[in-house]
Amino acid sequence: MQATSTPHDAEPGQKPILALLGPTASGKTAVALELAARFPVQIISVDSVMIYRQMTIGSAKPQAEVLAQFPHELVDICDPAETYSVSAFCRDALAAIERAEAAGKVPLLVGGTMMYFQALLDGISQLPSTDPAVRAEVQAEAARLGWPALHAQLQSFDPQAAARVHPNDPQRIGRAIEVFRSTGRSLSQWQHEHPPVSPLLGRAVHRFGLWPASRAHAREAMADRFDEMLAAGFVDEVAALRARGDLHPGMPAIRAVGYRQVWDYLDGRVDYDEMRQSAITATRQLAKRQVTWMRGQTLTQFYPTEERGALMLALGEIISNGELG
RNA sequence: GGUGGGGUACCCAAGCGGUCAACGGGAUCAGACUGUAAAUCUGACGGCUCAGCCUUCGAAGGUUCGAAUCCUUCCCCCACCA
Repeated sequence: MQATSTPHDAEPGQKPILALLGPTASGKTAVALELAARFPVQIISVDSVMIYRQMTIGSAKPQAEVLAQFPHELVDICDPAETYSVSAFCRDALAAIERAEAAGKVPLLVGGTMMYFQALLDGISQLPSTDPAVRAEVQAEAARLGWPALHAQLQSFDPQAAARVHPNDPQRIGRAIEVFRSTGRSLSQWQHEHPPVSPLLGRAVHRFGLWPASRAHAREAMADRFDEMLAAGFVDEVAALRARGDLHPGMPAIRAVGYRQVWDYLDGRVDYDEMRQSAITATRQLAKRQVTWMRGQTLTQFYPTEERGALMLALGEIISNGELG
């Protein structure tokens, strides 16, 4: 289980790309920063919330001074009112990798947004992007008829997708219908015609993961970190977002863990302690989903969160070897 | 001390003679995941030698073919009166 082992998809003799995934509050950032301090690596964030400006404390983004010293790609690239997407991520990540290599650095992808990781490393079908107008139309229709009715509709023109998507899953029913309405072809048809192809095909990608061996410790770390966020002025951060007036709880940015709960608190829907409790719980549930996703990652070498030192050695060795070759 | 309200599964909370192992929500556990993904959704959730059986609705008795649901006493909690 030493650092020199090579994942199946990592071709020897190529410049390495490093990937480090892990659930929230597992210490990914600390590892990345330490590596950046010692090696010529370029940190590329794989995080659907750190992309947003003005969302710093709650997203556990490194301090501005730290970012200045160790620049992160794909952090602060969107306004909270914007909607990002997996495909945008793949595009941006690819560009970031190229920039890093052009600058003679080893790309280090770090984050916990597993779907982004999967799309970048394992590929994703080429699909039409979302048309906001069509989305609004479908949403309105759902409000009128109910999602089960739209699921029935989906059944009529894309039975395959309907079979995969639960009648209670508004997000997926909506997307499948949007695709059909805006292109005239069903989601299943698109997927069939454009099988997933990794944007990084052929490149050596060394995948590592941080695995929370002790659930109790993980829980404690998550609770402590949220309290630190509160102490650092998280409520004020959310209050500032709220004061803009153009953001609302339905937007992806505001639905992020912590932000959503504090928003409710500022709305007076829950008291301070309830807010704190529900945010910590939501963090735990997020971590649970991330871990579930990681269980399926066969090409990844996992290290317990307590063994960051060993992980660091493994990563460092790959970087060194890569520099030689 | 008196009057009224209440004690239901890990928590909150319905039920108020049978169709109740007990509505619903939360937590928890497991899972899904193709352009919103820190999102969205699903399943399990008293116990077991599991198409059935066993033990539960503050405690103990009682009424009844049958009670979480009715009666009695007792123990706690809350409100008001004293």
